Amino acid sequence: VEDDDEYGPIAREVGLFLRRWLRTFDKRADSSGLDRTAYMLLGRISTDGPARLSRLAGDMCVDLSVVSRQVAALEAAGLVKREHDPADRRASVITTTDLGADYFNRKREHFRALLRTLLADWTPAERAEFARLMGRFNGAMAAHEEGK
Amino acid sequence: VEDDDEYGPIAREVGLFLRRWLRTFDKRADSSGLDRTAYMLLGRISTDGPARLSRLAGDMCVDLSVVSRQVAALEAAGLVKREHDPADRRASVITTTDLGADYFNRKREHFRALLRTLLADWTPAERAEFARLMGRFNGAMAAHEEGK
DNA sequence: TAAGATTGAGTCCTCAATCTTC
DNA sequence: GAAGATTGAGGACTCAATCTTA
Repeated sequence: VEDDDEYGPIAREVGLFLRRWLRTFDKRADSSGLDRTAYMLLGRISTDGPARLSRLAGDMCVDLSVVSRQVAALEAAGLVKREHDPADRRASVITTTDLGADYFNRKREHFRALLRTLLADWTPAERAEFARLMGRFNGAMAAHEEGK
Repeated sequence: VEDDDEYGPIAREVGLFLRRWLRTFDKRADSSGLDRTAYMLLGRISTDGPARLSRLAGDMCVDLSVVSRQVAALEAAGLVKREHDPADRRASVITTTDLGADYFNRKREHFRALLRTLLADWTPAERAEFARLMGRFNGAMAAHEEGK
């Protein structure tokens, strides 16, 4: 029970982090009518390029059904367009429209501004270390999911 | 756009962290019939002692309506008991039962074991630094919420 | 009037079932 | 049969409305 001292704080802070993050960033749809999940999916498509839905689901680490509904919403809003893959008629390839790219860039600025405010008194080394440890944690969880 | 290099990875890793964490730990109810949220609320009551619902909601950083439903579920399962506050007839005070304490201790062991596996190749210094930075991030988000 | 608590409506996610195409 | 994708059911959370008591 000795290393409870080591893992206890991690468990507690992570739990709080999840709930606080969702409360801070997961605000209801803005005037544009789109929410956090739509923004994040649009970001994936904008930065990493077009992809089919199953690929997006894997990259975003969510269920395919979620991506299916999100893409339908983004498509209805005119932010992405869907093109049928001529080589595989089961699949669709999703691409951002110009409107979608503009929308994402505006949203990203608001997001980054909030992040800069929150981490204003951190040193660059701390910010880099936070991203690095977070990345290692993600890698460990991914490996655990594979190995299961 | 220069510090996109600094905040971009943070945004990306945190987004992935949230989704992966939920997939890894937010499994559907086990044989006991209770899920992650019930476990976390029970942990709060077990470790920090009895409290009324509004206090629990504040500590857990979720809406009061969520805690209200969670407490009702835990009470139905016999893991917590509710006592009316004699000094304030609006409020109830929630306490864990012996059954609830046992349940939480068993669950915590499973949780800690998974955490130990995931972070097995981290140094103690890295684990401590991760918890510390996470705590600072939480503090920054809490301050931002207050100041709004 | 404000605080403690409950309930109903709407949204996002997971899981399971289904359909189409490889 | 397996992979890409869609749809329906159920759970958890947010928000708003409501009720009771301080």
